[in-house]
Amino acid sequence: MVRKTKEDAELTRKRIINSARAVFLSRGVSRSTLEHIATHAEVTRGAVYWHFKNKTEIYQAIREQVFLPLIDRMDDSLTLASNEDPLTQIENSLCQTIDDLNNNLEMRQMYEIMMIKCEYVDEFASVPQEILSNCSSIISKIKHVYERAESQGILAVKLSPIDLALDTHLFFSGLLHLWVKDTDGSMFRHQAKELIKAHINLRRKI
Amino acid sequence: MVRKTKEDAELTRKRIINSARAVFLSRGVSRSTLEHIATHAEVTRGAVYWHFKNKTEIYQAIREQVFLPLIDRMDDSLTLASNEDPLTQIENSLCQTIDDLNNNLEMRQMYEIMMIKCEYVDEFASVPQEILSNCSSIISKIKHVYERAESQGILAVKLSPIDLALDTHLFFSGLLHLWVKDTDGSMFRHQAKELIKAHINLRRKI
DNA sequence: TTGCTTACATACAAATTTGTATGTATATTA
DNA sequence: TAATATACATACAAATTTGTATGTAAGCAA
Repeated sequence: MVRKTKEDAELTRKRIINSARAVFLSRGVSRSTLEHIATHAEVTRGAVYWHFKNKTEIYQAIREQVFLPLIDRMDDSLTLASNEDPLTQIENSLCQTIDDLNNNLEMRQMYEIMMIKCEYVDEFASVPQEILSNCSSIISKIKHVYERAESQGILAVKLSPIDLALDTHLFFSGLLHLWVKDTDGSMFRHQAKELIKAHINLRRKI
Repeated sequence: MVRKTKEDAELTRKRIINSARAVFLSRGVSRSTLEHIATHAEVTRGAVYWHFKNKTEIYQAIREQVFLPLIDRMDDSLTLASNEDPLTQIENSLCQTIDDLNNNLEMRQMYEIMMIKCEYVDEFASVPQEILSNCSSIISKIKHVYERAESQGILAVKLSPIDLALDTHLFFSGLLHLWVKDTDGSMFRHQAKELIKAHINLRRKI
């Protein structure tokens, strides 16, 4: 009973991707076998090899499915005009990411895999550099928003927009890392948005 | 030519540990074989198995060798009385860690392994929880220093000490993660201390 | 409806990796 | 100085994992 229709094939491809995310999450990328993934997806390794060249290609597929849209959204929320004041715009953009993490299982799993279930060597060695380069663009976008805040005179502090942007991005990077590790939510997840608000209020006049 | 003296044996044990750190760093923990480690240390797997039960035990040995002293030192620099003002004390404590990373190869390697060369599953699944618990104690120590700063009236901002401490810790966590990834130093390593100073100056009156 | 291609399943061979068992020469100790 | 324990090296067996090769039934185009 083989040879499914094209729609069926696309379904099994998605089942394989979803299974891979679950398997990566529970066993780590390195210890995950194509056999594990296939079993979880209720297919054989043959099916996996038909859709993907190897484990690396599956990982890339997962990453693109979740990560690229996220970066776009973060870009938009910082770049697009808004009727909020600039500081609130930064706050909302960060809070939006936290909301996404809470609401989107796939995104949550992918973040956990990327942060504590993957070793960045060999074919993954370039990922940290890519992350750094994403940082650059995000920091520069935050900087622009801080520049608008400065020109509107709503900043209570004397740091330059670039220093404020760097500080905010480092804060948020740390928050995301600890958010992911805080799986039971008792330390950071339950107060993530309050931490963001406090961080922004720190620089708001009055 | 076997059966070395006790001192010789201790030397080979240390050679194995140092080799393991180098191998973990270049191949990731999961893909590192006891054969890789043994070859790098110029011994056989027999020697490795004599000194350690398995790869996990080697990892633990590396971790304790580097990580525990660091936590102690960070604790001390925040707890012990100082003739600096509280904000400078926090600044110095964070800068000291950056100095340590720059000067201590073993510490630098271990941080890189822990952050981007290790998958926290199975026998390592409890490590993120341990990290979180370390966070708690560090945050509470930073909070105490901020309380002293507040009572001395040198704070320019209206956040509570606990919120300031959380913000500082998240900032520093993010900085460490990006410091590690920034291997060529162009983005964060070269200005890490300036970022710390900016972060502290943000809360300093005048 | 024939023929070709798709979407897999099954089978096989090779390479890795692990743990353990065993050998052995030399420190160390009594 | 004899006995014993140490600090390894070597050898072996078993289990995993990978890629590929081959089989096959059903969809699809002509």
